[in-house]
This record gives sequence, C-alpha cells and structure tokens, in this order.
Amino acid sequence: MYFVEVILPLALAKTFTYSISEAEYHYIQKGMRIAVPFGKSKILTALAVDIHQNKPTLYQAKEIHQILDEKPIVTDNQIKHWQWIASYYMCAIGDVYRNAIPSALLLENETLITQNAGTFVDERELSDDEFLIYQALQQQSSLKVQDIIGILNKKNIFPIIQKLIDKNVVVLQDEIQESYKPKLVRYIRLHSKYDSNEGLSELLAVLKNANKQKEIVLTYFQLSATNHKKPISVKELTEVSNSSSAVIKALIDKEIFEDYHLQEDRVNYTGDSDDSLLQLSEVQLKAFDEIKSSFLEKEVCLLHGVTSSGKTEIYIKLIEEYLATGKQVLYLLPEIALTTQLVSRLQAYFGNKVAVFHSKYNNNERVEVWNQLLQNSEKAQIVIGARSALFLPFSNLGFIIVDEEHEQTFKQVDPAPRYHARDAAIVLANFFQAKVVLGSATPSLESYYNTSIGKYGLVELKNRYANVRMPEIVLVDLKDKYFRKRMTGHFSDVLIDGITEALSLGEQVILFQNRRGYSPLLECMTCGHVPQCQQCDVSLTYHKHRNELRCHYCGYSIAKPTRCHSCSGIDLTTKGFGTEQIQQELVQLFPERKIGRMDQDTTRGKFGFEKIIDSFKNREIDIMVGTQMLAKGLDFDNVSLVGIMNADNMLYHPDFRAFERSYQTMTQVAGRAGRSEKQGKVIIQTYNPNHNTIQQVTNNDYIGMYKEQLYDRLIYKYPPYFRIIKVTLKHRDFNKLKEGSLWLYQVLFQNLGIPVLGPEEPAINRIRNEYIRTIMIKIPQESSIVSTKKTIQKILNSFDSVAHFRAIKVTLNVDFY
DNA sequence: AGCACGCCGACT
DNA sequence: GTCGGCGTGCTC
Repeated sequence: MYFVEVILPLALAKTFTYSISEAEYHYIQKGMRIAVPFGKSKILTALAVDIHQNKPTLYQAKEIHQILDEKPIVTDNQIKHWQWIASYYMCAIGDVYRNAIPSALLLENETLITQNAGTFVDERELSDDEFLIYQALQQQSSLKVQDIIGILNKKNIFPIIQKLIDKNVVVLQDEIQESYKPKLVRYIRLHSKYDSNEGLSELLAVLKNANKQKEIVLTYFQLSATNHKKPISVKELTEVSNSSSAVIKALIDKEIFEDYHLQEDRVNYTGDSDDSLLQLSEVQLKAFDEIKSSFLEKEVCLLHGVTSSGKTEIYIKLIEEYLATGKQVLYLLPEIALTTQLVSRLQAYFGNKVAVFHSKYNNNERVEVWNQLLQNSEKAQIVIGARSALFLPFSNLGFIIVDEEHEQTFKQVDPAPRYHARDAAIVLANFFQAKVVLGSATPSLESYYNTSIGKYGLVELKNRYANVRMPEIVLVDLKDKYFRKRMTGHFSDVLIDGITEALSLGEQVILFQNRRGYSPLLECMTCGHVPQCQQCDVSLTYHKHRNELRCHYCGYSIAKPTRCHSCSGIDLTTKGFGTEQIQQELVQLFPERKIGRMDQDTTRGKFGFEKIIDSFKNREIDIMVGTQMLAKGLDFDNVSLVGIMNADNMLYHPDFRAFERSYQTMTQVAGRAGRSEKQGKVIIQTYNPNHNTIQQVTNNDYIGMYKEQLYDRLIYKYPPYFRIIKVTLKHRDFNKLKEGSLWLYQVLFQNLGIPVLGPEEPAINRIRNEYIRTIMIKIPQESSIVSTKKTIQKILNSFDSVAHFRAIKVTLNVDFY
C-alpha cells in the first residue's frame, strides 16, 4: 500500500491522500505535479508534498490520475516557505499554492468528447438528452464539458456521458492538456539546391524578371554576411528588405527559400552588456561598505536614501558581488515601478542574466522564467519582479533587494494569501542564509523601528546624487487664496505662475491629484440628492470623457442623468475634483500646451503605462496630471516643477497610517522635481499649511515624522508596537451579519485577553450587495503570535459551527496594511 | 472554495 | 403540479 500526500489548488487547509502503485511510489518526488480526481467530476493539478505508506483509516483513498512531471518543479524551500505563509497569514496552503504557481502550470481540466467513429448508432436507442449530444457532434467534431452543460441546460451531465460511452457512441479524449506552448520563431534559409556556386548564378537567372524578389534575395545575402551565419528570421528579412511576407511566400513557393522553426524564449534580451562604466561616488561607496559591514552581523539592512540619492547604483554593485559568488539575486519592486526604465538599466549592465517577472507578463512568459530558475539557468541569475516573484523556484538565492520598501502594494489584499512581500522575503532569505536590503527614501515606520531596536542595520544617504539640491517646497494656503479670490478653478495664482515659468523655460511639470475621474460627485442643487451605487454604499463618480457615473468599487455605471432621480430637478452640479477635471482646467489655462494624464483609466493594457511614460520622457507632453502612480520611482530629468493640487484629502483618510502615507506620498512626488543640475520646485496647495505632516514634508524631516507617528502608534496601539489582525465579515443579510459579528467580537474579546475592537461598520458598509463589518485584533509585543493565532482559529471554527452564522463570510488579514 | 443534494415558497 | 431559492455537508 503506497500513498502520496498532495496540496490541492483550493482554499482547503489540509493535504489530501491518494493511493499509488509501487512503481509510482518509487518514481514520484516531492514537488512534482500530479493530476488527481477530486469529487464527482473534477480533475485537479495537485502538488506532491510527501510519499508514504500510512493507509488512511477514515476513508478510502482514490487512485491518482496521472503524474505530470519527470522532475520536481517546486523545490523543498518553496514548500517550506509556502507553509510559513499559510500559517503566518492564516490561510489555506492551497491558497498559497494557487497564487504561487503560474496558472499555465495548473493544467486545464478540459475533457473533450468526440464521436466514436467505428460504431453504427441507432438513434432510436438514445434518450432525448443523449440524442441532443449526438446531434451536436454531427455539427462539430468535439465538445467540451462546458458545451454540453450549455446544450442540455443541466449541470450534472456525467451520467449521460457515461451512458453514451457505454453505448459506444462517444469517446473521451486527452483529458489533461499542458497549456504552456513554447514560442516558435520562423526562420528562412536558401533552398539547399542553390548551395553551390552554379546554383547562385542559376538563381539570379530565374529572378531576372522579378525585381522585388531579387531584392529580397540580395538582402538575404547581405544579412547572412553581416550576421555571421546566425539564422535569419522571416521578421528580420521583411523588415530589412522593406518588403511584405507575400513576396517571401512567393519565393518559398518557388523553392528558392525554405522556412523552418526554432524554439525561442519569449523573454530575451539581445543588447550587449556594458559593465565598464558604473563608478560609485564617494558617498555611494561609503554606503556600499556600510551595508556590507552591517551584513557581517545582521541579515537585513535598511538603506534610507533621499530621492535621487543614487540607490540603484549601490544595488547594482551589491548584485555584482553576489553574482560573483555564484548566487541568485531577487530584486523586488512595487508593480508600478517596474518600468522598462529600470529593467533596461539592469539589462544594460548585466546583459542576459536578468529575468523579469510581473503581472503584465503572460502565462507562457512566466513559465519560461520559472523553468529558467529551476534549471539555475544563466538567464535568471537576477530576477527583477513584483511581489509574486517571491514564489519562484530559487535554488541558490544569495541576496534580496526590496526597493521602495514602504510601498503598501507589497501587501496583497485580495485574494488570500494576504501576505506582505517584504516580510515574506525576509523569511525566504533566512531559508537560504541570504541577505536583504530594504531601500526607500521614506521608510515604513515598521522598518525604521526595526533599525532602532537593532534588528536591522541602517545605512543613510542624506544628499542627492552629484550634489543636486533638494527641491524647494512652497506652501500655498488655499483658504487664503479662495478668500482673496486668487483661484482659477483649482489653481492658485502661485501655481499658475510656477507652471507658466517652468514651461517658458522649456521644462516639464507634474501635477499630482490623488483621485481619478472628473469629479467624485454629482449633486442635485434642488434637493441635494447624490446618485448612489445600486450595489455598494458609495456615491457614484462622474467621468466626463464617457459622460457617465461609475462606481469605483464594483464598476457599475450609468449614463449621466439629465434630471435628478429623486426630485427631477435639472440643476445638477459636480462636487470635488479628480485628475480628469484638472486636465480639463489645464486645457483652458494653457491651450497651446500638450497635457497628459496618468491614472488607472489611462494606463490600461500591457504597455499603457510605458507609452505614457515614454511620451512624457520624450517631451511630447508638457504637463502631466496623475494619481499615486506618478510617485513611484520614475526618473524624469526635465521636470522642474511638481504641484500637489490638494494635500488635505490624503491627510484626512480614516486610517492609522494616513499621516505616514501622506508624508511618503508627498515626499515621493516632490522627489520627481529637479533631477538634473537645477534645483526643483514643489508647490503644495493645502488648507492646513501648519499641519505637522505638511511641515515635515516641507522640511524634509523624516525623523520628526517618524517620532511623532511612533508616539501615536504606541498610544493608540498600532504597529510596530502591536500586530494587527483585521477580521472582515460579509453577508447579504444586515441583521444576521450584525448578530454574527457581535457574537464573534465577544468571544474573541473574552478569550484572547488582548485589545479587540469592533465590530465596526466601515465607512463603506456595503459592496456588491454584501454588508460589511470589521473587527480589529491587536496583539501586543509580549503576547505569543503563534498561540494567539491558534486561539483565533479555534474561535473561528466554533463560529462556523453555529448554523445560523456559518453563511457569513469571514476573512482574516494578518498585519493589515 | 465549489458543488451536489435536499428542503421550502412562488409561479406557469 | 414544477422551478429555483439557499442552507448543509463533503471533497482523499
């Protein structure tokens, strides 16, 4: 009796046991994928984590369906790391597995049903349903399970298919299909009969009357001469000869050329590496040495360097050192900062050793990076990626960089696993005895705190690279400006003058407005009614370019009404403002200038972001209006002025991190100003110019902000002094939810003996027709996290066993960000 | 999580 | 009389 223990890609906490043959027992290794039957009709891609001989007592183990790998595709360290994530972030191991592995490696469960050609079918012997399937198969050669569900309008179709199989009417085919397909590139070469010298003259004779074709043949010879026998792709030939594929096809048809295919990596860098130039400045060199000496005693080092202090060069030198020792390097960045700018900079230095991994890469590209790592290939010595790159099969990881360490996007919110990539990276590094550098101009309070207690090393860069000065920050008091009628729309006279001056000098301007859309609200002037989302507890946002009202939570949208839905009044006005309205106002103010906008609405698509960035870099755009996105590690060397339209809506977010985040965002946005020799200027418009946070931004006083906020965190019981677990409860029935959350709160409060807050109705208390309540659990430093989590899990289990509450959906967010 | 099963109320 | 809502239990 032999068994394999597997993880399934489902939100199930436990592993499952399947029976295997003796031969399979000797073949299967931990980390291989195995297709297993699950439930009545499903086949899932499971991951083997253990092979044993302990027969389960409570149930009959099913046999596996098929072994999918010849070698493990997941390493022991990965499984260990995934298990840590599941337990620390309180989610199912299946959740981690599903999130970690490229979906192309989770095979599609696509059973194809085809007609059994060999048998004669007596239609009279078929039931109605069976006949419908039979008939459909006369139209198309194969059907998928989903198709049949559609045809019969039934869910349980397997008994019917089984009968058809028994009657020899249909057969099942290829149940499991690898969805990863290697990319093939079409190449071209001269047909072998023209290899000789006589062949060549013969060829020119044949083409005497076909000029275009002759041209291509000549280009081909040119290319093969310059390319030194490297294969010539069809794409290259058409481009260089400036012809069409039709002409090439004609040549292939004439048997002058022949085409062939070679497998190629989608992710390929072809430029030459240039490792001669990078020289660290004295200051950088000092920081570099400090980091290295901090690594002698500490695993993690925080590199706190003001914007434009040249952190990237230090990273590059560090990477170089670890590469030299044969180790792999992981470079984590927030998704949004993963631009071609940085990637090409690294590739320029390290050539083809750099692999990139992020969400805009398609499935096939991800599998390629995965496989390269698995083979410890030269091509993936350095992986640069967003948080999910953490899950790749590293074998010899030596060094991790978490750049823009303070970014909240490192924390995954939905779906589970709700992990923080920075923290999970540190754990991963521990498995490999690897070192970690956290980099930021505005470190998170948590990380800076960890340096103050000696857990992490700290290295600081206090000046900008090449002694570029920090930008000058000008505060504009909006209250005063409105009072004195110095405002044009949302622009103060100071800001307009600043923009005019910068533009007249041929410089570019960035304007930051932390809100997309035209204006958030449409309000009836007669009765004050504001249109609401049907499914969520929010007002709809007005989007002018599509003339519609849209919900930013569920995407629900309606055309902009001409009359108030409530009183039919026609006097509707917009309230508040977003990026789109700023853009409109700019068009009025600077009609001859080109104005761009960067937010979620304008950066869709694989290269949407890059396109906008590039046109700004190429100075096709004079003024760029944008949201958060603008703040994230982008370098523009011609921007001399940055305007923050309204600093207040950031400050007054109902969130314990609001001030920390406002400081970070404003400082980061401000850092986009004045990158070359000239000092940049930042204009901040605010109603509260004397607010501490605004003053700290103005004086570049990180320590002041840190100390003030840290004190608040201690008083109000927040990180880094307390660990936060946020419990979210959701249900369609308001009263049931209210009862259930109160029950859960009371049990948690009574059993944990630590601060528990709630149950709170969040500001937005209904999304997609589900009501929401939250409970906050605050774990003090002296309490055991592990045992607290165990207790919480137990309480959750008993919550689930109360019949009346079990339909309430509960999610846990550990280290809520 | 997803899904089938089974029990009740609103309809052709 | 049936369709379809959702509460319940289970998946090796």
